[in-house]
Amino acid sequence: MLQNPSVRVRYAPSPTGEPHIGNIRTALFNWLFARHWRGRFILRIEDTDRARIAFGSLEKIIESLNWLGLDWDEGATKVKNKLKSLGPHRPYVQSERLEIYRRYVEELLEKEKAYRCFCLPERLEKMRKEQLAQGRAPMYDGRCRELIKIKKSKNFVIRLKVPQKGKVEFKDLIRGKVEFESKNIDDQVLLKSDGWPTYHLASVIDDHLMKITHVIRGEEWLSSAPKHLLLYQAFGWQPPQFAHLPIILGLDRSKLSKRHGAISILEYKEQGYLPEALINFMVLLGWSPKIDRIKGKKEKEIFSREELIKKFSLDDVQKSPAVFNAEKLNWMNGYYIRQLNLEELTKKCLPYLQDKYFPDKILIRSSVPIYKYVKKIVALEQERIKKLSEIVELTNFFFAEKLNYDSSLLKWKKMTKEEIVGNLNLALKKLIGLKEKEFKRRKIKEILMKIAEKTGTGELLWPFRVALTGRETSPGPFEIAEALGKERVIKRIKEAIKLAESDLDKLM
RNA sequence: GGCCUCGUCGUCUAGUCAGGCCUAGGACACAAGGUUUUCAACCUUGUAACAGGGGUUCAAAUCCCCUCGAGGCCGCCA
Repeated sequence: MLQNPSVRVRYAPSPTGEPHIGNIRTALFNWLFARHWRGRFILRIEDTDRARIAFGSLEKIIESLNWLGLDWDEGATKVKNKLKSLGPHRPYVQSERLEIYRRYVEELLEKEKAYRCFCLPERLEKMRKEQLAQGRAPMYDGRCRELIKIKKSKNFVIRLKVPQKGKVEFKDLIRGKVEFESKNIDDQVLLKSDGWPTYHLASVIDDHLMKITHVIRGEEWLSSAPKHLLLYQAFGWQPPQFAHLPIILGLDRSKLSKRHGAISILEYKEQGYLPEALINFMVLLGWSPKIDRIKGKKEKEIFSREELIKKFSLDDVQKSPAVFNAEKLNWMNGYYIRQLNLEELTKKCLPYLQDKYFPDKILIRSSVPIYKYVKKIVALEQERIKKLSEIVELTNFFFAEKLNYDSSLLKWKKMTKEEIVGNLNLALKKLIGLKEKEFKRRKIKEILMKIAEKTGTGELLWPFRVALTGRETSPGPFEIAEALGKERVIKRIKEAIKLAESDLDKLM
């Protein structure tokens, strides 16, 4: 594999909520890029907007990354108690680096690349409205640009002095050459009146100090990129390479966001999506591997983590935005579930089952007898579930003491009540004669199929299966019978017979 | 409204940079058939797209121009 240890990338979320597909996909691409080149992946928390910080979201970010296995390689050396639990490398946190940003903004002031602006928010707001009304892009008018006397007021912001002529152009790794005219670039606020830096200032300084080589981020940042380039110029720094990822759209075709129904990554976790499936699905949103395609031949879309690392390249990233549609994710998750070995799947399903069916009992472990029962049940549903959480609903008949279903369900096609009762009785008589040890799917099948030669297959198996499950759809009856065990099977058949007999009208 | 970006099946995409191998390939979804007591899984088949219009060329999904459409940004948010 190619190596380039100098590659350094970062994921820089702000702790304003729980990460969703839109955010975390950026982390994934950065991570894959770093791992592909054997470079470094850095996590940096951008918490410079104190008003928008959401309690607990830092932990949610960490939990999401951990769950997906997107590990980062370095972090701040100073460890504060409250963050000790966050893993081997505590992320960099911007709120701890304020002194750094202030120092650099002084430098900008001295170099006259930035200036203090004393304009009041009210004036700016009014100006924006007027500009908009005139059909112009709202921009700062530069009133404080050349102030000679500095006002005494402490209430000011520091703005970037954007050159009035010329243009800013750069080569985006995904989009190619992109250019902006300086006159269209606003004098961006760098330091807010509360003394905190804006994203633009803090991220440029941090990217420089952290020696970030590739800034891989969402397309929503594309129009800010020239401001960042200008900042690098002002400082006299070498800018990193930029790669602006296509944005992910919701079903309404607007940027995926919490407001537009984006689901938190941790929500996917709870619903029982497997991290590998989610990663596989996400990576295909905006990227597809370069492979030798053979016409008409089916193409593989399932990739292991290692394959992704090996194949990932920014060259193969799509330019156009992708609509997020969960259908394929569901299929993929089902596929990954089917590939799991039974032991793994059982362990993953256990918490869901435990929660619903054994809330009071002690934890079910592989040493407990009931674990064997659960394992048998899980085996029967493996190819049917798309998410782990579905295991609960699908298996309730295994845990129910008494089934509750309508007698008409026992009827296969045009069977009469007598036939149903008769056929179930035939099955009952034969099965009752089986020893506990013989109560295996093969033996049960052998016996029932023999009966079915006379009764008809559907006429026997349908009522039999309904008797055991109370459901219209389920796994095969022989496996179910084995899993339930003789005692329960006999009891349920008897109950079904009773139900059919007691029924006066429905079965006529 | 201004600036920027993007436009291939319903959705994710291959093909576009280096025009012909494209009667445009694959995946999901959908439909039909097979298997089957039901559901699922699996197998086979099918429906379905180069936004539109002009160029350039022997030849255009691919290059150029225009139109249309979609998205992003336009905060002392990130």
